[in-house]
Amino acid sequence: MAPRGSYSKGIAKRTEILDAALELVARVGFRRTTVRELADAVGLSQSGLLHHFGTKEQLFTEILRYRDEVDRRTFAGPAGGTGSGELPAAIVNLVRHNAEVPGLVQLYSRYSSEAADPGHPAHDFFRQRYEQARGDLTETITRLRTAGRLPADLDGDRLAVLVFAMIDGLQMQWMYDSSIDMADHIAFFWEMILGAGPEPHSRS
Amino acid sequence: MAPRGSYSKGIAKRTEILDAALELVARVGFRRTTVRELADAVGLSQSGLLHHFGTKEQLFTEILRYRDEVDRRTFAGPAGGTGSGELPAAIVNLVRHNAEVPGLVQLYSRYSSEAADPGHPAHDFFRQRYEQARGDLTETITRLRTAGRLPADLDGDRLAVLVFAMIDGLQMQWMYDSSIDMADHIAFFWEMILGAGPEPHSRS
DNA sequence: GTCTATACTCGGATAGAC
DNA sequence: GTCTATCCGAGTATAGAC
Repeated sequence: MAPRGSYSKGIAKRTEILDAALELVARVGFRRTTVRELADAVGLSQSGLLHHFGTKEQLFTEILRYRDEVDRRTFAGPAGGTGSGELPAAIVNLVRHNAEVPGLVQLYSRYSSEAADPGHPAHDFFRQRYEQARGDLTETITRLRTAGRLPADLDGDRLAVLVFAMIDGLQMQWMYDSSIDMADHIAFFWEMILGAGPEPHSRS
Repeated sequence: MAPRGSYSKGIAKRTEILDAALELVARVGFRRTTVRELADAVGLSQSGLLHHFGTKEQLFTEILRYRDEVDRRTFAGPAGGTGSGELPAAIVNLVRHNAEVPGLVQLYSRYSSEAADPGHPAHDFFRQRYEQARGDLTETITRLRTAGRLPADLDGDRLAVLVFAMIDGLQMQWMYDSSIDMADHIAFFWEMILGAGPEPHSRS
């Protein structure tokens, strides 16, 4: 169970690569995100990098998976939500953060639309990701409904679909017009639905 | 003004190509939509096809522009709306139609995320397209508000952004799970906002 | 206008030395 | 584990004949 020897070293290197990849992509965008460029950025040759991940598709899938993991730690934990773990506010915070890392938004957008093809190696990753995200949100909506903060007859499944659709779609428009404030629009949506919205700011 | 001679023939050929392209893409998806495949489908060689459009990017941009044109004729005209030209219902009908042409949805999704890079030849096309669409919808929202069907203090600009975000985002989730009924979710959204929704069915 | 043929570029994969 | 070197395929663009 406890990683040791060359095994733990492999894991460490992998994480180091993924960290560097996140930083690079966030800065330079998807355009320059080829295996070669990524290899250069982490100080490896192309084949040296691919040694750790196999194929380009696997590498990029891991980058996105790792990003989710980091984001989850940051925004779903005690520092991210409103303290009571309210998902709506956590989502607004996450979206606000995304506006700071345009390259990652681009990568996510491009890769998710490419992987929409059922034959794509990352297809299952995204399918499961959406399923999980919707499931989690539906659960939270049920909680809010029970607490009387949402209409009793509201369809939680449908609402969950809409929320994630909005996040993806806002990113698209934002990439074409960065003056669009994504977090602001999400908050606006919650206001329309909830009446009085949750407080989106958890710090400052 | 009246096209004649080789000029009108060129236009006719162009339209013929675009019609065939729409049909092909709708059927086989983006995966097989390379310049060569497209050329085969319309009975031309690759260079014969590119003769009419210049580059691959210009060709695909024209395909999407032509698609918009066809859709506008179909869904913004007297047969598409509710008769009173209500945009919300027209949108629901358009989205319902999109579910019938998965290949075109895939093409649109992939191409719009690729062109999000400011250096992409189709970047301006999509930027203007979003701007125009939002402008049109904002106008309609103002009309609805004046007619008392929307709250007087509703922010039309923000709502317009959200509606198109939802359309794009729903397509994404639908590509990963075709059991998601896009039109149904759009109608659900209007219901939450409008209270009683407009009738989405204009025929049948 | 359209064809055939070819050249060129890019990017991912692989072999084998160290 | 990492490198260098090579290969290979996909896909676009172009040259030149008809």
